Amino acid sequence: MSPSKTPSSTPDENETSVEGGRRRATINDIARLAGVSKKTVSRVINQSPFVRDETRERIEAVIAEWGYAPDPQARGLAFRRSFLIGMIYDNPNPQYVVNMQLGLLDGMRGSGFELVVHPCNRSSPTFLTDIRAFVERQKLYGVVLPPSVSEDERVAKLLNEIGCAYIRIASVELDKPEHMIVGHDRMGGAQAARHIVELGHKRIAFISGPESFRSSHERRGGFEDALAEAGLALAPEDIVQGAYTFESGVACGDLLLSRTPRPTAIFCGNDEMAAGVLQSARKAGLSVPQDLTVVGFDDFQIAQAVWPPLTTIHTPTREIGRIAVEKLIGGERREPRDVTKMEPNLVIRESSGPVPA
Amino acid sequence: MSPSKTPSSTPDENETSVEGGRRRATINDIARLAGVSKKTVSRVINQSPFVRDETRERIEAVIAEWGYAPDPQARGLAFRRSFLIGMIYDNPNPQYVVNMQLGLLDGMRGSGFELVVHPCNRSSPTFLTDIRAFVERQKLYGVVLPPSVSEDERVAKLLNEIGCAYIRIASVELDKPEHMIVGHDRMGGAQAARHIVELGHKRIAFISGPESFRSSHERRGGFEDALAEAGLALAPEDIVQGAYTFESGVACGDLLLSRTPRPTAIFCGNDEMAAGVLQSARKAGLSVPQDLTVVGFDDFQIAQAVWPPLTTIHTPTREIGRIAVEKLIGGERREPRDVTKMEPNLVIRESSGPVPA
DNA sequence: GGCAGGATGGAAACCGGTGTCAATCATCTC
DNA sequence: GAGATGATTGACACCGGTTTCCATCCTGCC
Repeated sequence: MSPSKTPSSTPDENETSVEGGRRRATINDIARLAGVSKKTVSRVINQSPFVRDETRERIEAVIAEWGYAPDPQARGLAFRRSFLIGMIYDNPNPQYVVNMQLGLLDGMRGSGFELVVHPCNRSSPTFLTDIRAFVERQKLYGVVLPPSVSEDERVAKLLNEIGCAYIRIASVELDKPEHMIVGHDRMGGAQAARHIVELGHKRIAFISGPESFRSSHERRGGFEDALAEAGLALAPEDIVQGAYTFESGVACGDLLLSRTPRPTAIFCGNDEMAAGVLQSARKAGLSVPQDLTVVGFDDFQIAQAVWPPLTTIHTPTREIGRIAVEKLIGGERREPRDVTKMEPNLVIRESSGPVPA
Repeated sequence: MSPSKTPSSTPDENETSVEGGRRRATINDIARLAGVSKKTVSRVINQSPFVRDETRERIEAVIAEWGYAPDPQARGLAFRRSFLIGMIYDNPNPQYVVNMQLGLLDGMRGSGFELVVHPCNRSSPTFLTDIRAFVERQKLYGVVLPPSVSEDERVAKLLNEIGCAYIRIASVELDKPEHMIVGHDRMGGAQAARHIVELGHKRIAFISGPESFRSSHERRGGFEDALAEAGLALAPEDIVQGAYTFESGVACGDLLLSRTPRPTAIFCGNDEMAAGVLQSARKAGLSVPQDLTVVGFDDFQIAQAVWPPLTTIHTPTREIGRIAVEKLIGGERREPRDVTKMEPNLVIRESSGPVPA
């Protein structure tokens, strides 16, 4: 059940290194060397104001000389809290996951925190139990929730109960500002709509992401609103539901392109599905963008790896991650502010063009 | 520098939960409830044989009833080692990174260990210092090194010095068996070659990954060896160097397809570059596989998201990750064995076909 | 029945930090 | 110059486990 054995592979003994012999310094060592009590060293480490400058400098010198860094486990034990940030997610897109991780790491660089990843399955019967065990056992300092876990009120409630700080990254405001970062998918949808309208398209279709993702609704909502501003509207049959996957994009594309008359522009809930539509169009003998305009969402790697490269909505995922962690660990050094909003923006590539003659 | 503030956002106080009041049980609670000393409870947790069955059962019952789990920090402090596994990597491919993470998590599910991710940059001046600080501060239980960090002897040496267990995942045997998992890229290269030869191709080209990746050399080596068995050889100009990226695939494709006579088959060091070649072929007005056969390597998501879907070499990344962690934490319950080898295998899709008439 | 020796259980120290609270020190006030 | 006041500092317990060392309890054996 729990870790119980000593590690199997012990390192070479034959290769004694110069450094190897020097034991890691402890707070007691530093205290002795600086001629103070360990409590005072602790004060310096924790930036307590109640230390005379002269004393502080002396201790800091010793710390620097010995390259001392406090043991996070011991510190955590005393603090009743670890210095680990959890990322709990179920987003299936590798590009999103990696970008988010990089963003989180950006935000905690040099802070002494570490990132522990925890993929999960929202439909598992042990979903909440697993999260609870994870957070409580590791005494996580805080948790970042990207979509769609972020949209699960059970998770937010659980974390509130446990008393674990968290940040939800979502399309809309779901919680108190200090717990949220809003990605503003709605605005992205609107940007896509305006681009397509400007190109002169009238017969426009939309491939939605799964119902279970809030972003699906927001992207669609923003798209429809902006269309309405231009005096256009999506008929119900112009909206088909995909699953944010490549395959679903192909299927939805097949469906839409078999219609008569067929749409001249398709806005897809994400790039994966847009790539699927490109493939569907190819099968149908259509050229993009001459016969069909395709617009994606996310601007992940795949957007540039397909042909033609996708016009899409860029979402600053990594940046969002960075800011999320900063909110989590930065604490009171930032003044309270509104919900943090990160705006997407349109990237025009080659998959969109004027309406065919 | 180091975490020093209390968390900024405190959870709601107004929503008192039923569960919230019940303090987490400690080893002392369990000992008291079971009527034994905490040392005996500790023995049960650590599976010591020196506990009478009756006593053990009683203690286990109390543990189960209270859902007790020992505090990893306290335990780690006493063990002088944490229960964290580090993944130190510099592989730029999100699909690889995510698959590897999932594999590692598969292998540690239910073990009480957690995964801490640590991307790095091999050419950074603080590369080794960073790793050392990470491993030593967190007192990592073990580290998994995927390519190309796995191929860096400085890292292996450092970890040996520190005395941290590690597993290297690489194309070839670089270390003692217990420290290695070999991906056998050479075999994959050979499989690609045999497939291409069977289709009747003679004018064959190869796009290599970057020099700095061992897998580049192995994939190429296996490919050339199997070609040689069929009496074929790659001329130096048929080998061009890419960078494992989509863009480099486009560039290398442009170069190769502008030749006269041009190759009828191109084997690419990975799927990304193969996708790039597909795009290059499209620009050149060539149909795949009618005019050109393209074979990739890895079988990541992109292989199925492009058109036509790529014939490629599937590498069991997730499985490799699982086994790596099991070696790391499974320890002495596994008998010493040879270097673990994970074999790739050919997946035939639609990007390969018989040589054009 | 007495004794050697293995099986069990417990007290106390320790891992490396932090919280509490009292003691010490330097000024300041009158 | 004495007491007051607030800034500094340190002694000691504690976080939740493990290890060391020793006491006790059974056994089997003679």
